[in-house]
Amino acid sequence: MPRKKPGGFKHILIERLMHYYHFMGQLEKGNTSAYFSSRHLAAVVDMDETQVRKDLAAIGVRGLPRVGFRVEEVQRRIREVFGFDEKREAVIVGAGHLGGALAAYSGFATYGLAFVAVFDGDSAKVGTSVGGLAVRPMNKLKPFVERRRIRLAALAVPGEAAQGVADLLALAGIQAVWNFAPVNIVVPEEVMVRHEHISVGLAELAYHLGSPKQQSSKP
Amino acid sequence: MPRKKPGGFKHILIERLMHYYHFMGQLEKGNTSAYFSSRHLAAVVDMDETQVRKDLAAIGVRGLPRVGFRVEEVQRRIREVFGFDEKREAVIVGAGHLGGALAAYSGFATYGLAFVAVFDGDSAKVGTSVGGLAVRPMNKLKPFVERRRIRLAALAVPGEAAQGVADLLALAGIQAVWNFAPVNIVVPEEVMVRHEHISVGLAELAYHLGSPKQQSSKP
DNA sequence: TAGATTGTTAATCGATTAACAATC
DNA sequence: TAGATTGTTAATCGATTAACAATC
Repeated sequence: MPRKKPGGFKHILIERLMHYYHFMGQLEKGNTSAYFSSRHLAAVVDMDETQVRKDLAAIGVRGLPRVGFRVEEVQRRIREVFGFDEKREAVIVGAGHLGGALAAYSGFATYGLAFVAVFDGDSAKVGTSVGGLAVRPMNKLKPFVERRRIRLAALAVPGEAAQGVADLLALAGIQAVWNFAPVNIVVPEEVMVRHEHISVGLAELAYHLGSPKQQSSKP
Repeated sequence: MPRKKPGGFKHILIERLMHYYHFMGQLEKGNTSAYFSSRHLAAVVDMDETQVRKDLAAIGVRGLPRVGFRVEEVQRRIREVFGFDEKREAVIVGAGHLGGALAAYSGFATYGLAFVAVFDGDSAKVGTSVGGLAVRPMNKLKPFVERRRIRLAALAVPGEAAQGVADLLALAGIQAVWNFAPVNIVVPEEVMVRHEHISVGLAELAYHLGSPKQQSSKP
């Protein structure tokens, strides 16, 4: 997974920025003109304060000595970096439970994402509605994506079907695939894939819980 | 998020092991007596071959000079480390779209996980069925968890409700919370939380896609 | 056997943390 | 002003990669 990026932000920085972003929402409830010190935020997110300053410097946010960083400015800059205030349309492939959950979840709007269509290969599902979106047949995918200039697709089909659909998505001109299928997919070089490996989270929990029999946790 | 672990496996190692595990499934289809070299696997997962050897050594797998590592042995050992062959029961709180998707997904069985109950605070949902599981009222959570000695709970409620439910889970004696709600929750020291931050994946994709207007990607 | 591949030590690289002068 | 907090350089730490003797 750790592929060398020549420039741009590192995966880990993006993750940390999002971490700050989420905690800052809770930080100074409502009071957007509030300031916070790197030490304060670092304590909240359990990290080093220098790290916080470095990360904020990386996205071009300047703090004020003796005062700190302005909540509003940091939030705005993070939203800007990730384009959360822009409107990005995307499609879902797979009208099953997960596809439905994605379609129904209203929280994506906060991040500038709007799912505008659901596609499914099962003709029995075509015409039904999931999360307020009509399910369309797969042969409408390419024309739809081209017409609306859609660049992002969420892949929410069973593992067996994932690679085939990924091929179709690439063919349709999709530039980024958000892969929720529990398998690795291969795509052309120019297409980026983000694989949400749910089993990694499970492995983490399972490991730290230890055996179901024993009640104690790992050293 | 990066909290110091005194001992045990690092988060990053767990992630890499799961990565190997997934690719090994595709590696030598069916032929479990097959061997692979660290170089071979490293090429497939786009990593350094020494890294692969180190990681496998870390979980106590030995390779054979000139031959490599046995697919079957590595897979078995990884399953052992994470307890995938044991039976672990868990509950879901939240009978919405996501809770339903989790309940319906049959793939967890491969990892030794079985969701055995769904709870929801909405009395209108109680008594209905999601993913083949009856939805139960929240006041049954504690007795159920205690009786079945359940240690893991998936939290699939709206953000506003997450902290309240997390408190109930801690009270019920849950030891690990798999948090799918889009907010950070605070829990007692002894409870571990794995937060599946979906917005991190979205941020990553959004960043690399760049602005919706421009067609080119970041440097 | 000869040679490919391991296990492991040593070297490198990058990321984290400490320190501190600049500054408001 | 005095002092808290920044920005940034230097030091440390850990993780990745290279090298190579051991080995089957």
